[in-house]
Amino acid sequence: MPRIYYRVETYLYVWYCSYIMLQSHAFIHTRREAPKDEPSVNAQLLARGGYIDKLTSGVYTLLPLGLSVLSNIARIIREEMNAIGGVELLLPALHPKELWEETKRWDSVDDLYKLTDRQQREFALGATHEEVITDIIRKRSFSYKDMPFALYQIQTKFRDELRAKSGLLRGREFLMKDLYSFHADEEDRKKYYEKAKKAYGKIFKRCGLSVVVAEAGGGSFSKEISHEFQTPTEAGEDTVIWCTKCGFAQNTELAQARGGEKCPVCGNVLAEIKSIEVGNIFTLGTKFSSAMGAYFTDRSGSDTPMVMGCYGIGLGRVMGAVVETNHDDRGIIWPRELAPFAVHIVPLGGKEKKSSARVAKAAQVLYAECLKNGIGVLYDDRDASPGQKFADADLIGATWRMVVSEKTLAQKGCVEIKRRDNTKTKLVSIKNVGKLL
RNA sequence: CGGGGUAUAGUAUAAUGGUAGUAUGCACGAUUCGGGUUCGUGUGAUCCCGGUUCGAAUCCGGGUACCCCGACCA
Repeated sequence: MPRIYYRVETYLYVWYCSYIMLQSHAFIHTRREAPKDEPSVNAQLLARGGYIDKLTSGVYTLLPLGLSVLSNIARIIREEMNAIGGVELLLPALHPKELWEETKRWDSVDDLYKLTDRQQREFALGATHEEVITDIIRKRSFSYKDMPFALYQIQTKFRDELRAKSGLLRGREFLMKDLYSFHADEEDRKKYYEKAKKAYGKIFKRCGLSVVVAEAGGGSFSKEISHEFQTPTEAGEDTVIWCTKCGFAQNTELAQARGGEKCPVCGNVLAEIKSIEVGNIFTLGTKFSSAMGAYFTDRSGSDTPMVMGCYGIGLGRVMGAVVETNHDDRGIIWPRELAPFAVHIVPLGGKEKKSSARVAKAAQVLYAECLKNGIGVLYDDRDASPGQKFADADLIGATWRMVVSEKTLAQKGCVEIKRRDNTKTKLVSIKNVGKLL
């Protein structure tokens, strides 16, 4: 096997397209056993697959594979947020105390990380960004003609959780997409709210998550109903009642009825399920705009506080929820759009046989074929046994596994392809692989 | 913060108060090549501080970290 050829290829392509990778250079370190301090399925499989590494309780490194999946989630979110007119920006994580005092939240938000600098100035690490975004708005002038608009970011949130747990499901530091919408009146805000709700539905569908849209209380912001996007799974720490017939759902804090009772909408029997809250949307009303002075000039020329909405998705939590609901005993089964690689090429054969040279050559052609078609590929160039390669492929969970071996080549120069979520294998000629995908 | 548990090589685990062992990983040499091949060699550990003892991974005290249940989660 012309190893030097691979190295050159690695550097050439990796610099330009990070999604094309030789496994020996991809910093993928799988492990046979789960760390003993990770009881949750998502953390175990992600750690074993080489996706994450725990630094301390509730704080995780996203290793290259993990970053790849997270970037895919971020890409989907960006596309759907842009589609409803969201404009991306990036707010600071370090917030001055004064800002949080304006809304009286410096003392009332319990999980705010607070710190003091060398000049005794006090700061918070952003647990949420209503104050910061509203500050930006109030410093600028807006006409009713500018309304509505929506800004979002994907940023690290810090929350001093009393108890972090369940791997990526409840961390102290995590990435969140938060979108804030600004409206001239409540009616417009409601219209946008429904748009956002639909966009959220698309996002979770593309992420391979089934969600129940549950009504919830408005929390400290509002008396109005908010909505939580809940992924049903035993691994969840929330409980919702859910009507499988009409779709009505409420979290149990809000719900009058319980599981087994009748749906207040259609009369069907309600289910009570455990779930993970992967996203939520709620109104802010004029709470922040009034408190901080975020106004626009209405038609009559008078200053009017903007009506605001807020829409959040925890990206790490989405990733954890996907693993909780998409795996088997061998590893993660990524939904197509989230997989770090579409194709995992697995050549089989010893390194110094004539046959294995043929295998390597065919695998390279397959690799090139994938590149040509813009397909993200992981190429297992390691000198490892078939069993080890298969085990790692299952653990990593790329969408397609493509095995090249003497056996497959004997069948008219074919490769064996198999989807990670399926046990069936199929022989396909290398030329047709690009077309097939 | 209340309650419970755990802490030994990179990882997972053994060890009556008396030589810290095994597997895996990693390195080297062979071997094998469709489900974590096999063999050999090497590498590498008792969370921290103190106490008891001739002697502590082991017993005691105090820390620290991690996990679980609860409270918290706008």
